Amino acid sequence: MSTANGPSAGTSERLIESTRELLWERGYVGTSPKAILQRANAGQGSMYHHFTGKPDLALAAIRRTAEEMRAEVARLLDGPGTAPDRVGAYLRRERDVLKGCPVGRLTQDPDVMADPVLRAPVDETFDWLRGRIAEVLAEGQERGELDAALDPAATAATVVAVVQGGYVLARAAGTPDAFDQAVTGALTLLTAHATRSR
Amino acid sequence: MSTANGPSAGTSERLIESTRELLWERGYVGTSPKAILQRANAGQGSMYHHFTGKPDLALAAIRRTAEEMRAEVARLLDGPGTAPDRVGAYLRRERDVLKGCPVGRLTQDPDVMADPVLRAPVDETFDWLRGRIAEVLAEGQERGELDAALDPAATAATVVAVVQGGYVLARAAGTPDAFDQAVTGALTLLTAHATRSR
DNA sequence: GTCTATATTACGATAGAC
DNA sequence: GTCTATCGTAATATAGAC
Repeated sequence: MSTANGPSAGTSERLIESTRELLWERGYVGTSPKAILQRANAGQGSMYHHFTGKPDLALAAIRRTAEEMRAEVARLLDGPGTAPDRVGAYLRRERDVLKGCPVGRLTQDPDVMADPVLRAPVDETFDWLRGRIAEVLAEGQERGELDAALDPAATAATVVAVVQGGYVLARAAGTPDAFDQAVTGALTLLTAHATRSR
Repeated sequence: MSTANGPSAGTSERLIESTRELLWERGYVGTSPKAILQRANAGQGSMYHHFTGKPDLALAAIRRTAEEMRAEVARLLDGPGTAPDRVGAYLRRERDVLKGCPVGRLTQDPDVMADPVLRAPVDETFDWLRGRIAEVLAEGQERGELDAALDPAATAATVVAVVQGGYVLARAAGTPDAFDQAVTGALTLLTAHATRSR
C-alpha cells in the first residue's frame, strides 16, 4: 500500500519532489534540509528515516529529474518527420525558459560535480542526449534528409549547447527572448543543410 | 600611494581577487566570507572595513570580471579578418573550458539574480556581447562576407549560446571535448554561409 | 587599517520519546 | 514513521582593542 501511488503521496515522495524543486530553483549548495522539510511539510525525523542525509535525498531527486527529462526528450526525438523536423521539435520544445534546465543547472554546483555519484546522472543525461540527436541526424543523412557533409556528433553537440546556452542568455536578460533567438538562429543554420523537397 | 598599483597589491585588492576566484569556482551562495578571507590572507576586520559586507564585495568582484571579459572579447571581435573569421576567433578563443564562464555562471546563482545590483553586470555583459557579435555579422553582410539572409541578432545569440552551453556539456562530461564539438559544429554551419573567396 | 572576540542565526545530523 | 530536543560547526556580521 505504501508503494502504490495513491491519492495522497507518501512522505518520502513529497521529500523527493520538494528536493527536485529546490535543486532546480536554488541548486544543491543553496538548498538546505530545513527548506526541503518545510516545503514537504515534514519533520527532521522523516527525512533521516527515509534517507541517510542530504546527499542521499539529492541523489534520488537528481535521478528522477534526469530520467524524466530523458523520457520527455526521447518522445520528441522519436516522433514523426524528417531528422531536421525532429531536432527542431527538441529545440522548440515547450519550456519554462527562465527556470533553466534542471539537469544542466547541476553542472554549476561544485558539490554535485565533486561527488561522482551525484554527478553520474548529469553526465549520463547529456551523454545520452548528444548521442541520440547524433543518431537522428545520421539517420537523416542516410535518408537523404540532411547534408551528408555535416558531422552528426559535432552538430548534435551544437544543438544541445544552443539550448543550454540559451537558458543562460535568457536568465541573464530576464526574458526568454534571447533563448528564442538562439534557437531560431540555430534552426536557420541547420535548415539550410536540409535537403529541400520542393 | 594606496591607489597606485605597486608591486604588492593592497588588502582590498586581494579581497576582490580572492572573491573573483571563489565566485568562479563555487558561485555566490557557495562562497563564504571566511573562505574569502583565508584565500586573501586577511582578517574579518579588513573585509568589513573596505566593504559593507559580502554583497558589496561580490559586486566589486563581479564588475571587474565582467569588465575584463568584455575587454578580452572586444579585442578578438575587433581583430582582423572577415566577419566569420572574427566570430570564429571568439568561438575558438582559448579557454579553461572545464572552469566554465565566470559571468555565465552567476546566472545560476539565485541570490545574484534576485539582486538587481548584482545582476546588472551579468545582464549588461551578455547584452553587449550579443549586440557586438550582431554588429560584426551585419558588417560582414554589408561587405559581402556573409549570407545576407541570416538574421544577425539571432545568429549572434546562437553563437553566444553555443559557447555558454558548450561549457555545460564539457562540465557534465568532465572533458572539454563536447565544448570543442559544439564549437566545431557551429563553425561548420556558419562557414557554410560565408561568401566563398576561391 | 587590521586584529581578535563575540553574537546570532542557519546548517546538517543525531537521539530518543511517542 | 514521525516528532521534538539537542548538538557541533559554519555563516555573516558587529564591537572594540590596538
